[in-house]
Amino acid sequence: MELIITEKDNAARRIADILSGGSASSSRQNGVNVYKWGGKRCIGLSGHVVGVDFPEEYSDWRDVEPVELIDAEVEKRPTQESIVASLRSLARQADRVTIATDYDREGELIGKEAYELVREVNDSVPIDRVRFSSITDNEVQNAFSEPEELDFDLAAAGEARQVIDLMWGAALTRFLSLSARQLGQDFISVGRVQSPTLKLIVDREREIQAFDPDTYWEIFADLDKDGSAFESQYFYRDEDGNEAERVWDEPVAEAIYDRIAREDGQVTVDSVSRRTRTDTPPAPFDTTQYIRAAGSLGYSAQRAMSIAEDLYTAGYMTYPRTDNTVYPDDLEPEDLLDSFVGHHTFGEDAESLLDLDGLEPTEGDEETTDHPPIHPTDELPKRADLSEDEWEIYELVVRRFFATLAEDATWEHLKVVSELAGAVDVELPHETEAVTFKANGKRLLEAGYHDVYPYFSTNENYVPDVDEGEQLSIVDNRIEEKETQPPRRYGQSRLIETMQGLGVGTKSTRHHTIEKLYDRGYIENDPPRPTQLAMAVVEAAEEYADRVVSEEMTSELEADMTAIAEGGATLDDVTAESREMLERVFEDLTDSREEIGDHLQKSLKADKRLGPCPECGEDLLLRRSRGGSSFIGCDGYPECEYTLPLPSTGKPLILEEVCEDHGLNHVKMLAGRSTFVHGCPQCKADDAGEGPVIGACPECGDEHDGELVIKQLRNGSRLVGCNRYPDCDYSLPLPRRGEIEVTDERCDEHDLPELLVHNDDEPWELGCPICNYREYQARESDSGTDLEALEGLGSKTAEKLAAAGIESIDDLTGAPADDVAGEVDGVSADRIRKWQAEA
DNA sequence: GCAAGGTC
Repeated sequence: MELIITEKDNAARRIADILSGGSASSSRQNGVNVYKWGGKRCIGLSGHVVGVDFPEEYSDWRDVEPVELIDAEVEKRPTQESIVASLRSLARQADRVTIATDYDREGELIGKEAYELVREVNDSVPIDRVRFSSITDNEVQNAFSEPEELDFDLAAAGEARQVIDLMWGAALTRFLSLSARQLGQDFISVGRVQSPTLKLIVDREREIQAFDPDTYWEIFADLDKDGSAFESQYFYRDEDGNEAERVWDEPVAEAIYDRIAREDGQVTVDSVSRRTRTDTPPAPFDTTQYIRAAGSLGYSAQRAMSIAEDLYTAGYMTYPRTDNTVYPDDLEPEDLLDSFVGHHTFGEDAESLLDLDGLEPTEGDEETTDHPPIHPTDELPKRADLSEDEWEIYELVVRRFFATLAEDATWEHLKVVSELAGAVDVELPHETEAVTFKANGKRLLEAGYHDVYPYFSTNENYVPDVDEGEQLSIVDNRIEEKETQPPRRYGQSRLIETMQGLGVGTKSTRHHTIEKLYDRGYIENDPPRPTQLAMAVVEAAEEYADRVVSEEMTSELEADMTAIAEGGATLDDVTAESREMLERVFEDLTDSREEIGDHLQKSLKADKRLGPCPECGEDLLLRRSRGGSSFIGCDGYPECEYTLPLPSTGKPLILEEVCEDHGLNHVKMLAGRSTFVHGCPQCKADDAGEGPVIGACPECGDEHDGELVIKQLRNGSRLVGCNRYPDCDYSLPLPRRGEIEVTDERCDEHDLPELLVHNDDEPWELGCPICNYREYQARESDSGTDLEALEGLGSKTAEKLAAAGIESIDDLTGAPADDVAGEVDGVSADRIRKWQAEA
């Protein structure tokens, strides 16, 4: 039997299809797809199925000095048990193995990992390697007809990266975390990619903080041409002869303005220049440019990638992780366009492109061998198959593909320069004696690719045709005082573009790195803003381990990897040198442990500080309860027990705005689409407490006149409860989210008002709180869908399970995990095993 | 509980 190993299931399926001429059948073993035809089997890995780590005895952070990790050995261990098990069992029976992982460095390493797993169980089987730059009939057939050898040097280059990243990352992360006593979930991380990325953000923030604005003035005159006005701006030539509009000196600006405003002035048109500019269509999408385009539609980098992955898995577009910006030779644009002809949304545009004489797609600068640029496939989704967001992204990808085949756009630029007529008696910021104005107009002559790709602005700016020497009157004028602005913070997509430019991270990881910085408490908000902790981590690293916050660590590593791949260096040379560097870092670091730890701890506290405690004057801090919910507590605890509640939805973010009454920072609750500003937590707490009486307490109303009120608890949750609490503890639950409105309608049965909940935009009727609670109890008692309580089992997975008839925990645990996985599409046996254990 | 790189 011949065994073919690919990097992912999707590639396995397509390669099996090509090699078998469509006759391959698939079966599931251990929850892993195996494709089978003739005497062949094809299995897809899931990227790396083994990972590097230190031996077990290094795993307790407190028992091991971080510096010891530098010389610790590095082991490889399977991380995807069921795939490794399937691979081993197939490898035992194989008399020939072909490795067909992606054609890039990491693919070579993944291939070598597969090679070693095969060798563990079968020491004689011949193992080949095939390389192809796209999964098409021709390329794949050719590659398999001339198999090559695995490139162990190239794989070793990747292994060097793994060892160095682990050694530096783990040793420094543990050092900083231990120094600040931040163990458990709140550790302080450092790494070759995340730290230089963080430094980009921190450096920008430093520039913003150090920025000292300058004031300047801009002067405008509206000129009349045949009854309609167009705007013209005062300008002059600076010392370098460049056009400048900003006047930096107030008296000068005022003088110029006064001169213009003094009487109903006239200007003489000095020059009219016209030029046409071609505006070429954009290059095909690589991951970064795709993220940027999706970003301008309002998608975060993470969200954009997640939607792209779903569309790829569904077969509607190509692989979303690519650096390639040149379509491969085998892509036939006409054929692909043909599949859009007749489509309700894209048909007309596809036809208009097919009508052009000859289609010459645009190209970017980067041409790689692993995947094509992102483009739609010839399988078109029905609109109803996609969510709104998915459709919007799909349309973007289709239209970008169209744009790369479309024609240039043409703009006409018109520049009119005019001079104030009459004597000039004011001081000008330049030598010449005229007060000059310019107006820049632009008009889209040929829309070209903009017709099929409406995502770029095609705003025109109207400036009329005028003749040189023509006199125009000034119909209005303005002087505007402005300030120079600090540089802008990086948005997520700018950050990813900058990382790509520096060669930091990869197409598959850059968006994860940014997400990681959020998770570690280094950045907040969007565009991301660094926390005090981030500032302190970058400062500490700059002082003691400059290498790890510098993008040069990556470029030097790249050079070393190239040397290993080309045989000029060995893995041992490169890692040994890196070990020595890290040892020198630790020589300085160890003496400063306390100082670094103190600084980190102070910064951590500063990130959580809201203002003074009204009871004892210490700091009020953002805290987390053991259950994971947030509240505000006093730094003086346990002497001072003052607390304030926070809403239970979302993650709190401390805003810069400070409450005038209480001196506390305002708080915003981040919860995706239902994000809202909570405001000053003290004001909120004062306003909250007990709401209006809504009726008599059914428990003690007759006897003690107990009344039901709506209460807000300190932990942010709400309920309907008796005002005689704690003597009477009658209570009814209320939803955690949304504003509650008490309506005038009353329930006949319980004599309580009907409640309305305002959530996002649509209010929903909760009704009488007692009826509501009864219904809830009834639903709970006969509902079998308890699956979503399981860790990591969301509604999408529940749908997949339900499709296979698994609707409750009992169904899920009713059969061995492998059998269950065999019946369910897209859920691995490993995940099912985990849930079974949890249940 | 550490990194970064694959992939889901």
